[in-house]
Amino acid sequence: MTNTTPTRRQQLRLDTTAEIKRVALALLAEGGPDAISLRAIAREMRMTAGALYSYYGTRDELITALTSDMYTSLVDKTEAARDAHPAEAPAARLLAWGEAFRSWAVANPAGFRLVYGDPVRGYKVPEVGAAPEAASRACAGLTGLVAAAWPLQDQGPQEEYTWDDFDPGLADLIKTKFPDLPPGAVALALRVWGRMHGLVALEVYGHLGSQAKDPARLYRAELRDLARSLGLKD
Amino acid sequence: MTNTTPTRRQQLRLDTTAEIKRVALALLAEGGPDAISLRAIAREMRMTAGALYSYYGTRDELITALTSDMYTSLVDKTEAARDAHPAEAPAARLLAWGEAFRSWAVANPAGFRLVYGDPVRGYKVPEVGAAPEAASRACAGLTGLVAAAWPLQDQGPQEEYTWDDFDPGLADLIKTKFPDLPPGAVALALRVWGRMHGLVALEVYGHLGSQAKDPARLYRAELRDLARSLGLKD
DNA sequence: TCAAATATTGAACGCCGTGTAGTTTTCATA
DNA sequence: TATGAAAACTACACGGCGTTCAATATTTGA
Repeated sequence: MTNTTPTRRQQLRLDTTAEIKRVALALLAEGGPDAISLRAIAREMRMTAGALYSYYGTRDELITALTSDMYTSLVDKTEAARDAHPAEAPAARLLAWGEAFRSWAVANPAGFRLVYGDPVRGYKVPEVGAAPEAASRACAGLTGLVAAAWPLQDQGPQEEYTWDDFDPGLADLIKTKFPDLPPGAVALALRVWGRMHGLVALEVYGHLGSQAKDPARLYRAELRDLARSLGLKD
Repeated sequence: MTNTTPTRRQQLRLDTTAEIKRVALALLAEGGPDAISLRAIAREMRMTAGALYSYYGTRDELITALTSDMYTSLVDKTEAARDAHPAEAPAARLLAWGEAFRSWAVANPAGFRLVYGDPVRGYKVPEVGAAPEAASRACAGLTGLVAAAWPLQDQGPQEEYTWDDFDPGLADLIKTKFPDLPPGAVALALRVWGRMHGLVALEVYGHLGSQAKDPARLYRAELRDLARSLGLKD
């Protein structure tokens, strides 16, 4: 209830909570998702596995927290890369976003799996929380990129979309952020998302690297083609 | 060594081996990837877990076998769908391939995860095996689709690719199957693969369904756009 | 029929997540 | 400063997991 500085006890608790995540991330990076076990974390911290239960109600809860962190870190990276280019260069912003997406994924394959894979059995994306927030940011960011290209859009015969075709929360977010954008732009943004996701997912899961020597080059070509097909000239 | 009909004992062994896979697939379909446990399979078959070790050297070996089966089943489906259309309708063949890909994935999400994602906790993808064969078939199939569009290709300034840019096995396969195709077509095929993969992966892992009400429609639009961008008219 | 080959068991080992009961530590207040 | 409650932590138990291995049961061929 109080907004004062945390007591020593609260501070220690926060520190320990953070350390658990830090250790879990280290285990994740070094041994893959399966290396995250409460017992391993406890061992590393010279605690008992049971003691962790006063910080996270369950292992899945911890992994959810990790996933949120990862997602936020990813979105931070992509948005920063995008915003390094001015609004007058929408193509560069799109390419930067995509390249940052892939770079992050390649640098943090385990994190990518946490976010876009299926880390926890029976884990349902919670209604509220940091992960959905990051997902919304990602979606909105992509829609922004598409919005910059929307006036130039000529994707053949336009399909007709309604706001009802999308999640209400997402629809509201887009409507407030981009009042002039029709719902079809959201559909296009989701497709763009898929297009950026595809090659990266294949690569992270080892299906691309065994076929092509330079996945980065393929991805760059795909991004350029995407920008071109959106009507953005570089 | 002998090519005669198997002895009764050999037959039983084959039957049991097949039954193990069948039970594992049932568990997979019904309880998700984590439901595949040797103990559960053994329980279902009224055996001991240890007894399974005379059929599969390890749990991962069994999962590898399952993955191969799944991959083969997927490729069978896509090729059949594609071949339902004549060579004179390359656009239809491409669309059919893609739609079959998504249909299979949506119908067998667990199988899709086995093949393209995080299969089972603790499972490490082996370096070589039967799965690569299915992967080659898939790649070759896609390259065939791209080959049909290659003469029409005008993807802006052509990038220069060498056969060295790809896995030697894949390169050889393509060179014998499509002697006139330049290596750049393989790069395009891989990109097409990624494009078809992206939305499906997002959907199977639940990231798309929470945002859009009708992922199938999005995917169809993406496929049409893909065909269009390849120069294929429907 | 009998011995060799094969199939299966059952118990063990060391992991794991998860509870619970009891013990130690910390800290605000009397 | 002493005290009692809250918080942190340990110890242990339970069941599940993959895996190994000696012992046993079953089938097979001679």
